[in-house]
Amino acid sequence: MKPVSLKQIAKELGISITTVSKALNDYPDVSEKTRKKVKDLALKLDYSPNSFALGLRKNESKTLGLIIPDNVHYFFSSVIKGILEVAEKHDYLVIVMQSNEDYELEKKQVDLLISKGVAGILISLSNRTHIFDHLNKIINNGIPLLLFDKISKNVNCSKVFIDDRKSAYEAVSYLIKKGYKRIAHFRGDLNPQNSIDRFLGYKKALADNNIEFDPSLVYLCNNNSDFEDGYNSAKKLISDHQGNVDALFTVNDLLAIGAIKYFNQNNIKIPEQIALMGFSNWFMASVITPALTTVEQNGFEMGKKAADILFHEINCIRKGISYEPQKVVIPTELIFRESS
Amino acid sequence: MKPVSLKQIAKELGISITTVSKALNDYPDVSEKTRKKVKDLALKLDYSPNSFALGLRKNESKTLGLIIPDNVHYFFSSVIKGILEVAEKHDYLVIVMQSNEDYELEKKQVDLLISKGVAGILISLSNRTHIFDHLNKIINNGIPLLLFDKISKNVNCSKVFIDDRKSAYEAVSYLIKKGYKRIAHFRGDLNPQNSIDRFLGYKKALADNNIEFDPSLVYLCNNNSDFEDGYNSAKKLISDHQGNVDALFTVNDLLAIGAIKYFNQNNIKIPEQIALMGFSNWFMASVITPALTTVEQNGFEMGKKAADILFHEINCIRKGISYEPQKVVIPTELIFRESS
DNA sequence: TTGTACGCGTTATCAT
DNA sequence: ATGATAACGCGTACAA
Repeated sequence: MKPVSLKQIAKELGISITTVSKALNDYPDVSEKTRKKVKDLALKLDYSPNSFALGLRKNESKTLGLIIPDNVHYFFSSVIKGILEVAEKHDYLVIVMQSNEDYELEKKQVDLLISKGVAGILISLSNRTHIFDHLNKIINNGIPLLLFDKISKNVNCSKVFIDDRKSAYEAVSYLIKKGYKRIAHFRGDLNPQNSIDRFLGYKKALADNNIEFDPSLVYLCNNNSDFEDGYNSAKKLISDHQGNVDALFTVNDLLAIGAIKYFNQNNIKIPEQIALMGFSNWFMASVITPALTTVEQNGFEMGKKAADILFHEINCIRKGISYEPQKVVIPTELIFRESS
Repeated sequence: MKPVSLKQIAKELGISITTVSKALNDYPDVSEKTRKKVKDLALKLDYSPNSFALGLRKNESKTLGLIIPDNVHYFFSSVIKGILEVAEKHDYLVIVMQSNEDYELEKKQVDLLISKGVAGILISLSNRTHIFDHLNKIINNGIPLLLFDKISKNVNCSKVFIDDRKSAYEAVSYLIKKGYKRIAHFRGDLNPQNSIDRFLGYKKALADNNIEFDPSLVYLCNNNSDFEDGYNSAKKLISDHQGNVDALFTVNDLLAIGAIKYFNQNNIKIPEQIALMGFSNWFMASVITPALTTVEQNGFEMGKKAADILFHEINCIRKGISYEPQKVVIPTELIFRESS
């Protein structure tokens, strides 16, 4: 019922707790005979060290904290998977929390993680986080912090992210190279840097190819229901620019899929009448008809890289070495499919 | 840098550690004046109790363990969200692990969780788990265990799941009521109970409606790549039963979506030539064209209910009350869309 | 009202 | 080769 402790093993074997501890931790100054006795009994009793005592003694928890805005999300799920995989290899556990895009909650969760004594913290910021005291608190507590995907320039810590601007630029440039000239854009919320940067990449691609930027081709989608936003904006787009638009670049795949639904229903041929380019390469993008051309944003790799860096920093701290915050850009890639 | 302890507060105030502890924990036997002094300083220093010490002292961790086969999965993601939401309310943290359908890994993870001293454990079993010693070990350690979705009858603990057989029965009965008679089935792996039960529900619906069961209409899809399995099986289905099949019930939505892709590409009209019924109501089901009629399997509710029950049991243990394992069936619901 | 002493399980230091 | 002791931070029975 109650977990076995060193004490019980010592008692049963008639030796001291110290010796048991040494035997189990392979200290050289304990006889082979004793070591074997101890290890055998420990195995038999299924002993495992009490992690509270260990934590108290060594002040290390073998635990990471992870905060994301939303877990029910293909991209973030992939990131988590990458992080869990690396943590697993290091025999670390991961505490996962969802901020639900709520700044106050995020703050509270950070406090909880700090008080839990986690060895490191990974965060993808909520869209509503504009104050960073809670993040600096992490750093001031000597806990390595890593921001990924939704990052902030105002915090001095390691970051893993994609180059949204460049990726969007490449995506739109591809459309242009294919001959499309009237390219609409469904952009995301005005706040998050991602959505801003993708918009800027779109604009720059137009400019660099001498295509005049037409603000009426840009639609703001921020009702937090991407699929329907995509559907409705597609409808508006067609009624606004009937015949005078030949391509559409959306800030994420879901908007594109909503648009596809509308186009399919209204017999607007993809890509003949309008070409589509998404962003993120959600699983859905590959199974929809027509399959969606999009930008691969490798969440799994991002998760692995993020965890790798964090472990590097954790190790530095353990060894008392100082480290420099790193900024790593995860490469993206155009995925060519049927929609353009 | 280093977290503040009671000791420092005591020193700074020139009083004993005990008094500080009592003041912070609102013991009655400490003067108002002292209490205020202590609380003010604690707030100023941003004191928070060392959770290792607390865990060691009280042997409780305010932490749950959660093991799922795969996080990148709409259904499981939803379950996690439900669990996290309830845990949040109780001020509990959740350690999330992925077994990747690997029995050995699942076992190791259970050991880790036990040694971490988690207050309770939630598991959706891997498909390859047929030995249950590790689960009984949890119970023997006095830790509440709850199985959800992928459960086993051979473990004596609380369980939250859906009635796969009944749900499949209702789904197929609906198809029959609509007039379909030659109903094919894409079934899942032979092992997991879910896939067996859904198959049995399918058979029973046929039997109860005097439709002869035709084994040649059942296709085994177990290549772990549901979308392609669905696509390929649909192809086979058509070549095997051209014109002699009018509906298809798949063990999950992804198979159905693969089939839709094939039917769409080959101009086979849904539902005119073949009607489709999926299972799970993944997000994708609602956005695909045609939208997929399916069985809603409410993961979010399942997660919430699972966590509720677990917390009930954790409370019982804390109070020393005994409790009976519960079995809760989460209701499913037919979602009518365009595919049938 | 305040403080002393002990124990939770572990490991590091120092004696034996 | 082995063991006694202290310390990590906290809560609590008990003494003052």
